[in-house]
Amino acid sequence: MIELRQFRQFVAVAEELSFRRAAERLHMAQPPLTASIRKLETELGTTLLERTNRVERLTPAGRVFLEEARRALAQAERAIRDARRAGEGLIGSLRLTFVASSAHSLLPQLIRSFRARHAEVALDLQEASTAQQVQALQMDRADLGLVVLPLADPHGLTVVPLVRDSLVVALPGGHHLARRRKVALAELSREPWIRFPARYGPGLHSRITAACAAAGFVPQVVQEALQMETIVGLVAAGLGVAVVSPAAADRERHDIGFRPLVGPGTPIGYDIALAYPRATPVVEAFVALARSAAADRPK
Amino acid sequence: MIELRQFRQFVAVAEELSFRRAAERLHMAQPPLTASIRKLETELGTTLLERTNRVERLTPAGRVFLEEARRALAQAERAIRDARRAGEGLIGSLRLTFVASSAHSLLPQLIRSFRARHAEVALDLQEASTAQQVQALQMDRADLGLVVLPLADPHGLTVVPLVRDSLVVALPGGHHLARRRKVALAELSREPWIRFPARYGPGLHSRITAACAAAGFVPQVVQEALQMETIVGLVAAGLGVAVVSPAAADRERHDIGFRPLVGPGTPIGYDIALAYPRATPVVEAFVALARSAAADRPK
DNA sequence: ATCATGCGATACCCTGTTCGTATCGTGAGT
DNA sequence: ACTCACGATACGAACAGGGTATCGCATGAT
Repeated sequence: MIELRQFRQFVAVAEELSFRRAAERLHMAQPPLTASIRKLETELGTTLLERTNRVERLTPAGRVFLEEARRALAQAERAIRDARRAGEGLIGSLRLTFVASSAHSLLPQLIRSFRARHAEVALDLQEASTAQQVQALQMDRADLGLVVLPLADPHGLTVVPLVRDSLVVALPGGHHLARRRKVALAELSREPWIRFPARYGPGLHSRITAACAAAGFVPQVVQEALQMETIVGLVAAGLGVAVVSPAAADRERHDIGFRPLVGPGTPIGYDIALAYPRATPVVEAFVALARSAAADRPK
Repeated sequence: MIELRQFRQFVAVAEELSFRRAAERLHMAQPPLTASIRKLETELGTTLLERTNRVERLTPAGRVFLEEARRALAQAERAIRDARRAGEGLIGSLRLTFVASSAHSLLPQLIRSFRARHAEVALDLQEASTAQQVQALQMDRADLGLVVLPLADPHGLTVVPLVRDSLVVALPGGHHLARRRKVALAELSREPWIRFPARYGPGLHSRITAACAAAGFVPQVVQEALQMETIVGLVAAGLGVAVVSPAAADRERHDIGFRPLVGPGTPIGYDIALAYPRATPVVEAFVALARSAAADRPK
C-alpha cells in the first residue's frame, strides 16, 4: 500500500532532480531513498524518473504523479490542520441560543470577544426562552444556551453560572421612593407598573411575578412595552415604575432614577448561566471566554 | 508523521462507529487499530471520537477530519491511478508532426485507431516538412514525427520505418503510355507535368526532382495544384501527367489511369517512418499501433 | 439485583519494513 | 587517463505495526 511518505519522497526527488539532494532535504540517507522510490515505481507499475547515471528528467507518468501527489499532500495537510483547528475550537460552528433579556448587554459583549478570537467559527444565533433552550439543547438543536436559572429540567446539561444580576427599579424623577437607597418589592404593590410583555423573556417575567406573589400582591400593569428605550421613556414621563435588569441603568438621566430592588432583606436577583449538553472545543472556548468576561465584570 | 494508513483507519472507524467492525473491514485485529487511532489523536493533538464504553460519535474535529481525510484519500487514489494510466500511455499528450503527403491516407487511419484506444490522450497535430520535424523533435517541440526517409541528421532520434509507398504516374485516358503495365521515369521526360508545389511536401518533392535529375532530365511543369482532386481533374482533362502517391489511385476513373513508376528496373518508392527522440509510453503506444497497422496494410 | 454479553483498552511478543553505514559501478568533466 | 560525483547494491540494526491473550466496564436480559 502506497503511503504519504513515498509521496513526500518522490516530490523531493522530482523537485531536486537528485537523489542525494532530496535525501538531504528529507533528513535521510540516499540509499533508502533510492530503494523507496524504486519500490514506489514497482507498486505503480511504471517508471517515474528517467535515469542515466543520474536523474535526467521525469517521465510523463512522473510529471502526472508529481502534480497529483502534490495535491494529495496538500489535501492531507489541510485535513490535519483543520482537525487541529477544530480541536482548538478555531473552526467549526456554534448554535447559540439566548434569552431576550441578555440580548442588550451580556450577549453582544460575548459575541464580540468570541468573534475576535474565533473568526472562522460560524455562529448561529437564536433567541429563545429558557425552557425552549433546554429542550433545544437536549434534542441537539443547539450547542450552547444563555439561560436564566433555575432550569426546570437540566437533565444531561452542564450548567455554568455566569453572572448574578440584581434587579433594579426604575422610578420617575421626584417619585417618593426615589429618596431611598434601595426599594423593597412590597413597596411597589400599589404602584402602576410598566413591564415587558410576558412572551418577551418569560423566564425573568415569571420570576418577578412569582416574587410579587410571594410578597403578597399582583403587579398593577398599566402598560407593556418591548423596547428598553420605550420603558425608560414611559417611566421618565411618570406613567409608572418598572423592574428592569441593571443593564438599563446605563440610561440614567435627570428625570429617572434606578434603585436596587430588595426582597425580604436581600437583593432580588436572577442568575444568567450557560448550559450545554456536550463540551465541544468551540463550546468550551466560548464558556471559558464568558467566564473570564463575567469575572472581569463588576457585580 | 501522519500517514495515509491512519487516514484509512480513521475513516473506517468513523464510518462503522465501531473499532471491532472497522478492524474487520481493514482486515486487522482490533487492538492495533485502537492503538493506531490513539496515536493519530495524539499527533493531531485533539480527540476525534467520543468514547464511552463504545464509540459514541465523532467530535467536531472528527467530523472535520473525516471529510478532509476522505478527500485526501481520494486525491491520493487519483494520483496513483493517473500515474498508472500515464505509464500505460492512456493519458497524457502527444505532439505529433507529419508530412503533408501522409495527411490523406496513412495519418487519418492512425489517428482514428489511436483515438479509439487512447481517448484521453490530448493529440496536438502539426503538419511540417521532414526537415522541420527533425528539428522540432530534437528541440523537444514535438514528441513524434511522421517523416519521409532518409533523414539528413537523425541524431538522437529513433526511426521506425512504417511503409514503403511506390510512386505511381497518373495518365489521361488514352495516353500512349497508358497501355503499359508500368512506366519508367525517363519516359516522362518530355511529358507536361502537373505537380504539388515544392512547399507542400518538400521531402517527396525533392525526391522526385532528384530522381528526374538522375534520369537526366528536368520535369516540364505546366501546372501546380494543391488538392489531389484538382491534380486528378487536370490529368483527366489531358493537361499533363502527374507523379503521385498510390493513395491517389483510389480515385481511378474511366478517363484516368494510374501506372507504377519504375526507375532503372525497380519501382520508385519512398519510405514513411516514425521518428522520436524519447520513447514515452504514449509514443510507444502510437508506434506499436502504427507498426501493426502498417503490417496489415497491403504493400 | 445479578449475570451474561459485547466492546474497547491494556500487556506482551513477533515480524517486516525502513533506515543507516559501507562500498561499488559508471558516466562526465578536466 | 584520471578523478569526481552520483546512484545502485549489500548488509545489519532499530523500530513500528500488527497479532494474541486478557482485562475492565457498561448495557441489557433474567
